[in-house]
Amino acid sequence: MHRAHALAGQCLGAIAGEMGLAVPHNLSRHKGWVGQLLEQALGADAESLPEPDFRAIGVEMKTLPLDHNGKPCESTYVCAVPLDAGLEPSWEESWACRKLSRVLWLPVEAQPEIPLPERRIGTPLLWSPNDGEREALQQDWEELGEMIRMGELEFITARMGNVLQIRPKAAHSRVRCHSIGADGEAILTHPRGYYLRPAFTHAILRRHGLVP
Amino acid sequence: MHRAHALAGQCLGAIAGEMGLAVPHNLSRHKGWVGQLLEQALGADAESLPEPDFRAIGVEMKTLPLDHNGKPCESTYVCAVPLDAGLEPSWEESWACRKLSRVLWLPVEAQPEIPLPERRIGTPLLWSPNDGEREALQQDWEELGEMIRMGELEFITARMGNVLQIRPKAAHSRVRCHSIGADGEAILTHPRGYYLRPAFTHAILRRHGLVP
DNA sequence: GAGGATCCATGCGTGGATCCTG
DNA sequence: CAGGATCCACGCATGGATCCTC
Repeated sequence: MHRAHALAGQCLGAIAGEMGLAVPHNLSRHKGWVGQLLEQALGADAESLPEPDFRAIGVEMKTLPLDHNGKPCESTYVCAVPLDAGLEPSWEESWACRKLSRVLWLPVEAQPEIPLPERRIGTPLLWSPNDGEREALQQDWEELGEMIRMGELEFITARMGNVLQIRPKAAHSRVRCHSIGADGEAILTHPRGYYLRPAFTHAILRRHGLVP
Repeated sequence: MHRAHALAGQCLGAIAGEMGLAVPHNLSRHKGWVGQLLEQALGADAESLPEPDFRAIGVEMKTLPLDHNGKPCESTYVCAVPLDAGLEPSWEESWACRKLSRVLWLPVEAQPEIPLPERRIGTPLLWSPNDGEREALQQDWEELGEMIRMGELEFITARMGNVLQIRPKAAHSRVRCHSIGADGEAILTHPRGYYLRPAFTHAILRRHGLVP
């Protein structure tokens, strides 16, 4: 948290410069660049491993791109939706729950009109879900999981879920993975991920007084 | 086979040249180059996939580096040794057996004193194991598999097996993978592969009159 | 001579996310 | 606006094998 607070107010160009890294011209071909820069700046030790970013303290770091009103302008990827194995037994044991149990949010300016190097980091927030947030997440997770168990995966759209949604997550739409159909047969489908809706992350920031 | 016979007598430099590929100075940093060149030259369609090289006809292609006497100077990699899952039920259903059921052998000159571009391809051989070969393979496979089932994986050395042996197969010796120990507990061990001894592949070539 | 160690290519999955139309 | 599509990095596994010391 000390290191995270030290980043607050700094702009991406300055941070990258101190680390000897070049800033890409835009994010369209480097969508994960900001997240990877800040993970490295904070000394995350599990980059690209299926582990919390900061292993010893069980903390996930996530950037939160904010628009001019301080509202997250994108959803937040949580984890892949497990489609093959028998489904996860409970919310508490789910991959999504574990990912979201302790998150270090790093707000980052994301107005398109601000050049990437000049975008600033906001006040960091080490967050765990409160009771209401946990209930909302769990309810969405259970409803979506029930559909998957019923073999209704193909009918799930991003419109479902109040705070947690399921959307495609792949290099492109031709990618397929194995899953289980309604009759228990093997089927090919699109890889999907769980995402937090912007309204949900916005509410988190508001609850902690970090944005209007 | 028509295409394979057309390669016989040609040297690697000519084949690479026709394909517009550069010949590396030596193989030490390009150990698989000859195999990949010839797969491409023959139109294999499953490069780097866990499938037979020629999917439609179920054929594996393998180069066989020969010394000045026409004896294979290296062992032949077959497949990875499955260490995690429950072991394979039978030789007939094993990965190794399926890999070896139809192999297109391409002998290649491998004397170090011949520059890589000048090394020639020999007569191709489309081979399936005869009864004796099958029995020898199966016996080794069953003995090695029994040791793995007994949790004696760490005691297996490359000295075991008359025709089929188990040796390390990894980027380097620090690589570890998950396996099952003697008491059924999860352990970390080195990834290993099945290999055919040179004496075995030598006998195949001799049986078909391709080498002295 | 051969057992143990190593090297490159490529597909796939996870982890980091944002892009881009209707 | 946001659902569906897409982009890069990297670890790991498989597939192609040969290297390099005892």
